Amino acid sequence: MPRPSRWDDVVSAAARVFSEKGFGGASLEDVANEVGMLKGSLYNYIKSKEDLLFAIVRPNAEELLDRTRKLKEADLPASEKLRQIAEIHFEIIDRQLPYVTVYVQEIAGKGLSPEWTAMDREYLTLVADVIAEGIEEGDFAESTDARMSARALIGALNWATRWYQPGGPAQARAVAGQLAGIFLGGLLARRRG
Amino acid sequence: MPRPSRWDDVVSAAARVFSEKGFGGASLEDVANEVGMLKGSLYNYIKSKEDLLFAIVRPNAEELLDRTRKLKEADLPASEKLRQIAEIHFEIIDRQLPYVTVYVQEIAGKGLSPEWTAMDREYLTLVADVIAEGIEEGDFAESTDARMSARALIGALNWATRWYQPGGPAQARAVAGQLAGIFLGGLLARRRG
Amino acid sequence: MPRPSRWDDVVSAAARVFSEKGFGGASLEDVANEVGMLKGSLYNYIKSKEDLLFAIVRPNAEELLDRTRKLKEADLPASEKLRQIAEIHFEIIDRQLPYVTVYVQEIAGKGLSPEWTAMDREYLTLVADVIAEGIEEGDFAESTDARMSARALIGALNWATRWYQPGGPAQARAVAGQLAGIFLGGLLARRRG
Amino acid sequence: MPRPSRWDDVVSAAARVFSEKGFGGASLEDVANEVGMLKGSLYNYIKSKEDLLFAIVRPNAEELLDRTRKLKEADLPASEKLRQIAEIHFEIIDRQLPYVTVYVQEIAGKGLSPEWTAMDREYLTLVADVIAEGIEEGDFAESTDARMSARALIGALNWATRWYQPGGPAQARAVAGQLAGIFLGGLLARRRG
DNA sequence: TATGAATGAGACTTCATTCAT
DNA sequence: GATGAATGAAGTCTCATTCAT
Repeated sequence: MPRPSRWDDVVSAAARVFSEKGFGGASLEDVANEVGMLKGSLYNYIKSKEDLLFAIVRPNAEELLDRTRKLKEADLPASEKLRQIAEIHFEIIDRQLPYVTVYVQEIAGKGLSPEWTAMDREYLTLVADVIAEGIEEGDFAESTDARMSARALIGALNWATRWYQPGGPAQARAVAGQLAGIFLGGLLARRRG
Repeated sequence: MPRPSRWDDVVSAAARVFSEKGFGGASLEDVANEVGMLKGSLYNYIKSKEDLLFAIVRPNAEELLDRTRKLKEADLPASEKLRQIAEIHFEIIDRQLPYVTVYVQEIAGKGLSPEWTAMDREYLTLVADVIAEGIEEGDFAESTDARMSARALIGALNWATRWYQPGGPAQARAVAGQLAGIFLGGLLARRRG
Repeated sequence: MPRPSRWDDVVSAAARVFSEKGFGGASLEDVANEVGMLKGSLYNYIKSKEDLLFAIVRPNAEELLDRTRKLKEADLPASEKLRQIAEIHFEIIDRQLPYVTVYVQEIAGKGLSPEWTAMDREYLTLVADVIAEGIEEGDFAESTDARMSARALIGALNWATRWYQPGGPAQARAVAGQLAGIFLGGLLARRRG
Repeated sequence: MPRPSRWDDVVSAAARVFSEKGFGGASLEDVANEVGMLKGSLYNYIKSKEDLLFAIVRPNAEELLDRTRKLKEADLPASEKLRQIAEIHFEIIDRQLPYVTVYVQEIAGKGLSPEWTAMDREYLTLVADVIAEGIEEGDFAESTDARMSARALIGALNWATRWYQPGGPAQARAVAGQLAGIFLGGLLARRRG
């Protein structure tokens, strides 16, 4: 799919603009200004505003899904997989905050279209499966509700788009580690554990 | 302040409409239709569309803050307080889902105005303080980052607006209990703990 | 024509409001606020917004016309009549500035309705007749164009609504005297005249 | 600054419409109809309705000011300058009646913004200065109040927007001459003067 | 590819007016 | 007489989209 030369400019400008003003609050003129062209010219690149929204979000959503799919198949203990789920999620947030913000704000969990519903569901299932593995393997407590735990984790990760400020891979990994730690170990002190 | 008679109708209709279509995506005509009046008539009740947004959200936000403030002062162990934080949050989500959805989607963590920034910050601080108490009292692990843990918990709770389906107080309490359990005990099995 | 008790309040409030914001720029709610009642209540006094405009303006326009009619019939030299025309005009401006402002701004010379066109024309004719008298009597220069001179004088007087600040009868008389002096004697110095 | 192609159409249509119906009484739809486009399309040319008002009026106001400024500096007797002030004013009225009507009706002497207040004041001062010159040079009577005379003259000239019907430069000059004559010589016959 | 202009629908908001109480 | 509420039309302005150049 050979894209016109300034395709990337358009998409990244739109990501910035949509993440700042929201999809509904931003106009295509805002986007065009950010790229440095007139709004009419945008239609050389897109077919509609919604198109642009999906174009922003799809590559990152697919990357997240791909990497998580592979991780699930990896030969690692569930707790390590969970840690890496957080790391992948945060690595993308750190590197692509505007894109992810748009995804979280406008699409995730909203059932906009079958395609996105399916993506949401797959990601939820992947995370829940990892947790279920952990339970089966005896690493995670038997009483754990895998699906709800997955939702809690995903919520905590997505919510980071409202407070996290990108600081590079190392920082992203650190924060992800802390969050994973909370979900794995809980807040309670382990007395003589 | 005595409100005109259909004030409550207006607010609840707006909450439903905004939570379904989003604040930006919903028109005042949508709201008016839901109440059963003409869009011009809405202006007997509100001064602007934004006004209506805040009117929807403020009472619930204040209830959450009030109850959490009181809880913080209560004479209970931190772990019990944390559990009740989740219960309060979920009780309001269960009872007022459209309102909370609007709040989470349109306001929380967005820094729209000093007033809302302050509310967000106070809630975060309240939750973080409870966690800090738990650390001081030795109930929670020393290594815990109170502020980040609070953010994780709040994110997990707010994210529920995208998946939770109200089912009455008992269900709300059950779900809250499970989430609190995850944050307190973690996913890991406690061997001989 | 027995008027309801607060008729005068309504009219004077409207005069103030219309003269500040203009007829088009002012809303009946503005007027109602100024009186201290609700806008619906105004309709106990008026039949329409335009009604109110005319009610504001008519008594003063009639007073001006009446007094000028009588003056024209008086047994005085034309130059003295001209002086008194200015005095009457300014006395009303001084005493009723908001009303006159509304008249000048919204009605005078605009041909809104036959009634007002007739009033405008009568006033113009009265002033022009006085000037014509002066020409006939040899007091005013033969070359004078009575109608145009009348228009110049009326313009200068009406324009005062944009700069004059009421200061009581004495001041009004003084200013009127100066303006009349300009129209009578002109600016040129009378060398050995 | 290269203007879009139909900029002049828009401005002249707006001038016509505003001068007929008043700024407040005219809608942008009226203007758009007059140009032959849809009301939304106007916003390719203007940023707001007020913008359009100022765009109509500014060039003419500036022309009047510029020419009057230069005139003041000219090496002519004050009486001749005064005559030319009237001629300039009337030449613009004759050529641009709708524009000037809008200015007189909506802006002059109303203190809408510092910019217009300053323009009004400068014009008043220019005229008053010319009169003051005449007094100093002994051409005008010592008793003359320069500022008030200027106001009278400006009022008489502006008022012409309510009665003058354009008839070309020659007629404009003739009318201006008569008005100037009134202000210079006064109405009184000069007996053996 | 980019531009400038136009379109047309629809948004928020105002407001004169009416009316039951 | 006054009130609170509703009406419905109209107004200003925005914006996704189209299209000739």
